[in-house]
Amino acid sequence: MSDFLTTGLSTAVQKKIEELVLQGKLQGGDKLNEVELAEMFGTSRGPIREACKGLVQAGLLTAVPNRGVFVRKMDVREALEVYDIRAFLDQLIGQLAATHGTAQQIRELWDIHARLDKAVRADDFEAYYPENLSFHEKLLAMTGSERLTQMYLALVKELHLFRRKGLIQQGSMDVSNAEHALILEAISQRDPVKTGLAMRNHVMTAKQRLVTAIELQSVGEGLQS
Amino acid sequence: MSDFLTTGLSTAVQKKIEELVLQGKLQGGDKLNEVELAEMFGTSRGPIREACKGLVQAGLLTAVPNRGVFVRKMDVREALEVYDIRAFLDQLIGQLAATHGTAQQIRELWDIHARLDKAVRADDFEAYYPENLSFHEKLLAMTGSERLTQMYLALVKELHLFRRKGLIQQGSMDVSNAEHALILEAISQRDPVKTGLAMRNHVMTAKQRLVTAIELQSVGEGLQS
DNA sequence: ATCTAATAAATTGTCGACAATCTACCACAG
DNA sequence: CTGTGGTAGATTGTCGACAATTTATTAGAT
Repeated sequence: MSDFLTTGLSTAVQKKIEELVLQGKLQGGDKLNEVELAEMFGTSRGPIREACKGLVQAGLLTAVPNRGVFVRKMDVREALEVYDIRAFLDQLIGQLAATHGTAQQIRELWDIHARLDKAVRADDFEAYYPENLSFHEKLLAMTGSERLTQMYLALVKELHLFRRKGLIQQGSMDVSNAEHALILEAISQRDPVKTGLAMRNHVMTAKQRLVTAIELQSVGEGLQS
Repeated sequence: MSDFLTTGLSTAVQKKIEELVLQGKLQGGDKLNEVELAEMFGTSRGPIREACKGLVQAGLLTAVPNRGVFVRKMDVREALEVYDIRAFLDQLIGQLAATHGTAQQIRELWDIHARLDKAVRADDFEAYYPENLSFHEKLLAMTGSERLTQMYLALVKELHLFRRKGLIQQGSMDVSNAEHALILEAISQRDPVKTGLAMRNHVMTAKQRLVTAIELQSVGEGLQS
């Protein structure tokens, strides 16, 4: 609740609730109780309702008239749809990054890639994960497009709603970082088209990994029942 | 205010305010007065504030703490950024439409295209405009992707904020509909890649027309001053 | 006359209370 | 025992009022 001065109370509350959702403390389908949240944050229900309205618009919550707001439930189908969208936005990100990125920024990407490679060799996912985020955030910064950045981050948040993260995260740090290398190579050559395609491919393979992981899990469940 | 029963008062108000913005009755930079709007819609300020919060999240308004909400101002740079994003989303739309569209839907696209062609030959923009919207909405429906549809429509709305619509609309119905023909050809062949590229190209040429129109206008203004 | 400071008006931010609606529980008939 | 109806409790929806902040106005000094 620190940035309450700069952005207003309802926005601060909105971020807090968003955190709860992204951390999974509020799971898909859970109902949000206004008075409960109001007491939790020490405010009245007004700002809580405004915050929820914002999160509904952002796609993290869903509202049912006269019944309240719920954490959005994302099924496999929707998750795959989001992956497709992300893939094409990433293609654009790649094109713009290769066009507008500075030499300094490209160097920093190589640095991150080196750290990622180190994590891969150590098979250290805990180290890999944050660096991977840095990699993609850096690319976003290189686009210079405010709107694209906002939209992309919103999609990433949305994917957190798909709670079988084990499926998403598990696997193939080595493959993933090999794809990073291809992206970096293309961007270093200042080839927007090649960079874009490498980025899109990067997401599509991640999507494909998810699909196969889900199929495997389904088979497993099928055997159990 | 008819769907107040189904979606709640604040949502109905949100749509009303959105209309005001999209119709240009509220122009970029205009300040929204809460009590004024409350009286206009016959409600208290609570629902108004919630509606505004939603529209801020949607990108149509901007909020300044303790000073109120304003209609978002979109400059040329931002408009071009949105065009880029739209182009890549359209590519995805094309791929999905070519993959999942039914034969019936494709026939309906050809029907719309025929009416567009008629409007072109009559040089009748008033007839062209709504049919053009239908064409793209039909393609959206063919994707079967809820999220993509929502995201795309949000971008289209956002572009309405760029108030020099004359620049956007004017021009080249014939070129535009020739591109539609290419899209339809590809989609009839059930070629997702080709369809996607045709769609992306369709948006990028529109963007290019906007760029040249702006340059022309700038030159004109330069001579006047 | 212009700039600054103080004050008044207007506007936003927040809250508590009441009305409308939904949910859970219990009594009762079949 | 099961299903139905009704009542009590809980929750959302809306409102009007007050506090905090900004904006406009006015008075005064240079």
